[in-house]
Amino acid sequence: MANIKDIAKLAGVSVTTVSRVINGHPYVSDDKRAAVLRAMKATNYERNINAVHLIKGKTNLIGVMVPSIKRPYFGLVVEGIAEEALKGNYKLVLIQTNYEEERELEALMMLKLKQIDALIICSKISDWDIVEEYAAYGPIIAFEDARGRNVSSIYIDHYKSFMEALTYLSGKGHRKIGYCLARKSGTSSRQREAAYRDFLKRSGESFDPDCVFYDAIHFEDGEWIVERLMTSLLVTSDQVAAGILACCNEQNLQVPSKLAIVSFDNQPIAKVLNITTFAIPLTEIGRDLFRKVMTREFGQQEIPVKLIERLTV
Amino acid sequence: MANIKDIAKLAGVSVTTVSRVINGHPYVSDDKRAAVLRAMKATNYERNINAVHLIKGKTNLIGVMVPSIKRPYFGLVVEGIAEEALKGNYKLVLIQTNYEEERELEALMMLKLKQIDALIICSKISDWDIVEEYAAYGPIIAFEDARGRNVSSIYIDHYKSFMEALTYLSGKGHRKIGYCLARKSGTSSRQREAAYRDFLKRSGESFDPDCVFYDAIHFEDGEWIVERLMTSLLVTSDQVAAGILACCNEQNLQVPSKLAIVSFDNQPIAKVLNITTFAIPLTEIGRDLFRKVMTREFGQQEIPVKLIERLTV
DNA sequence: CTGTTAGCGCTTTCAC
DNA sequence: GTGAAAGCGCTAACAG
Repeated sequence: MANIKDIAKLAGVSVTTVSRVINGHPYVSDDKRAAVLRAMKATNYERNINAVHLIKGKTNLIGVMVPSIKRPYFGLVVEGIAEEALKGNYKLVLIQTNYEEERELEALMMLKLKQIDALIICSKISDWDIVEEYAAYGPIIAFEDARGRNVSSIYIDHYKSFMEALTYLSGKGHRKIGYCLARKSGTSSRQREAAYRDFLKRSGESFDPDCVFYDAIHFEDGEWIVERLMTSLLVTSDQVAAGILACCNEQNLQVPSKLAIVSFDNQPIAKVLNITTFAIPLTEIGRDLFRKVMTREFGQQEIPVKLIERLTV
Repeated sequence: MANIKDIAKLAGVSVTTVSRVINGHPYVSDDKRAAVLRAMKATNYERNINAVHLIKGKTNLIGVMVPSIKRPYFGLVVEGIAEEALKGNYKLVLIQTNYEEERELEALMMLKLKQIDALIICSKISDWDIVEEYAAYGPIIAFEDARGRNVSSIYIDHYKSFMEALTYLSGKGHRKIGYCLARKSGTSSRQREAAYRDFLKRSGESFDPDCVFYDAIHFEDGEWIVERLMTSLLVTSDQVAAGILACCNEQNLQVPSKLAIVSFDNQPIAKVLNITTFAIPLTEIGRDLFRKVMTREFGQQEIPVKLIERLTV
């Protein structure tokens, strides 16, 4: 494969001149430019991008840390990131972590090694201390509440949203409210649990561990959740809510009279199934994440969540 | 940021020696190795991966061309690719094409520029001629029928599968069979249409354009499909089938007596909703794609599709 | 306008 | 065991 020197020789000019025409610099005479272009065409020349990366110290690659790409939730976020990346001529490096710290560290490491120019954390398990440490090596942004931390973020105040949902449900006369979380640990789960406990305390009720459902992630998880009878359910994903609804249909369990459901995200499936849900503009957030991490400005930005009342409450 | 020269100086050795300890080569005395390690620790040294890429001519990055990552179908395939990539210490570069030729060309270009070591095409719109041209620059594999082409592939014979589904449906006594496709063009759509027309011809019926539904991709697309009354439906995605089913429930349209549904993929949602579907092991295919492209061996491999009989026929 | 030249940071012969 | 030195392919002062 021809390199810049070959082209220079073939065109009878210096490598500088070749470099200039490659990069569209001015001050190259038309005939030399033509000669270079001809030589490039003749040899099917393509410049070695890795050499460019080396000398420039950047790669036009943005890392995206994501637990599992098959979850529609993250699919929507990454979709937004990808849309925006396209415009800026950036490519995405997908790091699927499965919430393993070791994988997350790899993503952070890529930033340190300058293999990626910036890192977008869609969700993580590692401690903020670690993320902060790596933030020294390049821009990092997280889609997770990083208030009080030295890391930029676009976040949802899950305490506030959960409290709002709980209040809404109870205002509609529902008691024995159960809730589903995708996982036990993590910032958002902690915030939600706190909201739930505070809500209970306020209304003088005691906490019942049977009301909490962990690892509720996919549509199919609706199945085992319905088994445990609640009168209302707070679900952190429309996918799961849809699965629950499907099972209710099967079992002729009336919604919302026997079981009320509120969920989060407002994914398309929630619209079709008329699920009452809190809208979270995931794809738009993806776009924002990309734009914001590229500016390299530090900052925390809260995304408000908006109740969409439909037929499940 | 310290480089290899700094480490060499600090440790009082040559860069060669430093390089040796970095890469775990033998023939380095214990004390020198210790000195180097100490210097690396002291300076928080990390080698510049781009320099390595330049000299080695490879990047440990694998390109993944995908139309839209938010579609669960592709999410599942990419999940499999990511799992396997992890084991081989490869990272994925996601190129979301939205079926635009220009984007697809960019992905192909990355291979030519050696920014990625190999390319996995999950689905494409570009002509095979173009793909074949770029196959000269590095390993390419496609999850699309490439028989007769100079590109490796793992594929599903959509003609065969569609014919099987049609035969099954008609064997169950269904007439006026409609079918949904994700898009109008593309190898698989062409194969399916051909099967449908051949099937019609064989049973002496004529083709009715009203029986074809294009752009049926997401759950929510089920809505407008139900509007046009069929007695049975061949759906190329469980997501859409689920959406159709949801609308049938809403409208009290009995399935399968009033409308029979067969779909493809056997995604988890199909199991929960008891949808009769043809199983396609998407995640496993993802893993295979990765493994196969890494071997660099040319070959076409058909993935058989298996009918899972449930309650929608 | 054009070319010379000094790197970017690392790997790898090759000779000692 | 060790190190000098020659690149990998490209960019960007700098000098003309």
